[in-house]
Amino acid sequence: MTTRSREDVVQAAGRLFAARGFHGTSMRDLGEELGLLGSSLYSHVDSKDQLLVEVVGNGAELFQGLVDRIAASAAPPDVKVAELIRGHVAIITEHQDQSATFLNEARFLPIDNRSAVVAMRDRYEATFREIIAEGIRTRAFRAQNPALASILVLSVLNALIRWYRPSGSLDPREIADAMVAFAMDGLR
Amino acid sequence: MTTRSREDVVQAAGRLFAARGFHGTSMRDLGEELGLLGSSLYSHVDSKDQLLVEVVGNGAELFQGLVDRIAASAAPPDVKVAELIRGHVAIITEHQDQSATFLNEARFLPIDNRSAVVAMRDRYEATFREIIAEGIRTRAFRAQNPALASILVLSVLNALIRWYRPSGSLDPREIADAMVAFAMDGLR
DNA sequence: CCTACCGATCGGTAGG
DNA sequence: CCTACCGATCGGTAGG
Repeated sequence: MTTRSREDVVQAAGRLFAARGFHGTSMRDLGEELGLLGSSLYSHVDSKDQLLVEVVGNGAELFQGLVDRIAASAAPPDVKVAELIRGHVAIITEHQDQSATFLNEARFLPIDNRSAVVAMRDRYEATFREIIAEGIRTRAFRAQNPALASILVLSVLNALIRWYRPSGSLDPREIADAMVAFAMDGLR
Repeated sequence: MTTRSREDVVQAAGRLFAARGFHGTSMRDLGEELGLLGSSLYSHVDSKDQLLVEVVGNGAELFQGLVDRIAASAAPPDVKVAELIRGHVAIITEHQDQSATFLNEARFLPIDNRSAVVAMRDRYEATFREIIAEGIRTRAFRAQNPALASILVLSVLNALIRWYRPSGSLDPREIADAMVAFAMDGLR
């Protein structure tokens, strides 16, 4: 291995933050993961906090992109919900480290950056809620409480980061199918 | 406040581990929470690890007790699932700190203690799975995959620790009702 | 439960 | 990217 790029450092940080938590990872651990000393990381980044901001930010952008795409769609609510679920499963299964860090470590962000992530998460959930509310109006769904229904569906989706393993018996496609069916049964 | 009991220390540890994570909590933080010095805690406990073992163990026992109770019941599968859901919601809403530490910090347990908790968690999920499999045999449920179905229901249940706030608009009873309905729709 | 510490480790810097 | 550090903080102990 030659010299490392800033990208390599951020990626390795995501790996360790996901596996051991932000506070359970030292800059020396991260250096070791990359085959260099902890102090050498400071030629790539300004601080440990900055690494967390970057990894969480990258995770947030993935979900942000999905919700933007769905919000712009003209599809009926049940199709939108299914697309949101499939997209969410794809993000978590294809970007496990960033997803885990985004979902589990965002609370350790410096306050100035935390509010932006909270706002983004709120917007994500609000989009979900509005699509469900729209489905209730068009009578595609019979759920009475859109806020609660969106939380329950998001619970199933976000919990995936806790149990998904690429080596497991279910591939992302099967998982997404099952979640779409489960959510539709709960909403319809 | 007079002198603190060992119980007080364990309880405060649960509070801080839940709020800041095990690695985000120092013994000095914990001392401050109790109005004494970090070093004074060692007259109550042997190590920081011991506190984690105790808090996670207390959390594990709560869920263990629930699963034992349901496993001994002769009720039909759909009733058992509903009881499991209501019990699970009760534990999380009534013992937030222990539940959060059990669910989020068990991975930081010393290896010797970790395996016992993993085994207990596996048993909890296995019970869930068997009840669902039983319901499929008696044709109370139509889900095809008991392993997947139990994971999805448990996802909804465990995610509660992430969003439940006693000051929120939904009380535990309403939450449990909604989760029972959601799970039954997904299974039936 | 405090005083007074200990060695180890932390995030981070200066200079090359 | 390493050498050689820095002050701060960590978990923990001896003795009272």
